Amino acid sequence: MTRQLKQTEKSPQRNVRKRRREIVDAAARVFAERGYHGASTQDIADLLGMRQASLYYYFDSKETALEEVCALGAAGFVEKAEEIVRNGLPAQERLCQLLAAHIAPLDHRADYTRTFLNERKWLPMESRRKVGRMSRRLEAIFERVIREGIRNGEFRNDLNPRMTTLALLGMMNAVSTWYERESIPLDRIAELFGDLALNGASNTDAD
Amino acid sequence: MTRQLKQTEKSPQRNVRKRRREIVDAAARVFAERGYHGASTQDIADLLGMRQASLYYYFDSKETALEEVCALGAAGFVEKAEEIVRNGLPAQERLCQLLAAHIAPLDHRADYTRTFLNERKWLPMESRRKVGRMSRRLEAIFERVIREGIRNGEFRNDLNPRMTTLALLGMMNAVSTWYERESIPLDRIAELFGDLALNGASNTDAD
DNA sequence: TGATAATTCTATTGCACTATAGAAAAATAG
DNA sequence: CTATTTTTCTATAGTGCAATAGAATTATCA
Repeated sequence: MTRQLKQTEKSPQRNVRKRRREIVDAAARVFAERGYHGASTQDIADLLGMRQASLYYYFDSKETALEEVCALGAAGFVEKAEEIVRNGLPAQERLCQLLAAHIAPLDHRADYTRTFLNERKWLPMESRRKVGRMSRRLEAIFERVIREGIRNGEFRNDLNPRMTTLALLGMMNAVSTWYERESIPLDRIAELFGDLALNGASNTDAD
Repeated sequence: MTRQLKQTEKSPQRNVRKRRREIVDAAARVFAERGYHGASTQDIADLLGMRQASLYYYFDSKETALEEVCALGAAGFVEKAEEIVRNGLPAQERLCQLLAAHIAPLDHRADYTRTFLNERKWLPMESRRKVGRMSRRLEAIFERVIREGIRNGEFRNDLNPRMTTLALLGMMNAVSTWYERESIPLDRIAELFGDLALNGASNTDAD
């Protein structure tokens, strides 16, 4: 009650973090499957074989859990994109890498990604804004690559960078909705979609 | 109780339908804004200035209202697409028309469209299947146009029709998430996205 | 081992929500 | 105007849910 520092500080802290993470994992899965409002804290507890009330030892509220899932779902997204945008490759190549990076998390963190994409709109004001800023940063990265590509002649100069960005992000975000049904690996999707984005569907050979 | 047909059949029936439609409109708006699980029947009633319990004179359940919103949100979608696919124009032109038709409902029925796209997954089994069949028909139409375009040389023969379909539908479906923020008319979006889909971002002029 | 702290449990509160029952009010018809 | 039907209302049952309180259990460590 007074000061129980020293030994009791490190070891339990680590276990708490580990358990917290297990709970967030379960929450991500439940939120991704049933939606935030459709999921109950009981669902999360069931998945872990623990009691509903026990969750509150680790989380203040269901909303807090959503915040954590979304934060983890968003983590690395922008960082990875900023890394790609600085790699000095041609704009075409960088754009393809951005597309690939955008769906890569679906491989090992699909629940987080889906929750982030579909449920972040239910976040409370403050964290929703934070997430919104991240989205805008990502969009800005896409737009920047597109503008650079236009400037150096790699891309058509009649492209609308904003609309192109929204088109490509929409295309990639949708992957989370069907890629578990369609048996096709993510890198193949990235390849096909990158090709489509760069070259379009039209045949330029003949005619 | 026995048979009160004749006069009492037509006039009230019509008013019931009208009121039902007003309620479905309100439901569509509320579902689109807060999601099916996040919306309450009270929210719907508030929008109409009526009591929550009065809704049940017109609907058996909240779920029934969702079914109706989704049905109306889906209506005309496939029909319009089938009409386009039969119009004998070049595949490129037909594809662009399909893209334009896909976002057209956002103009006058955004609430229905958004509910259909985002909330249909909460429909009960049966109606979810019905909606699923419609989606598959629409995808088949896209794929068919793409295959025809490949066959007659309008499209590249290394296109994957399935993946191209999913890419384009994803791109168009995403429009509903941002088009109210971005001040750009739908026909302009259709134009830009059609161009991107056909020709890609790359510059084929120089180099 | 015995004390202390960490974790999970049982039990419950209080609220929001869907849906039903039946009365009241409004509209319509004879 | 009265009777009948249609529509909306009040009141409430019943359920599920998030969250809290505090006891019981388990782990940690001297």
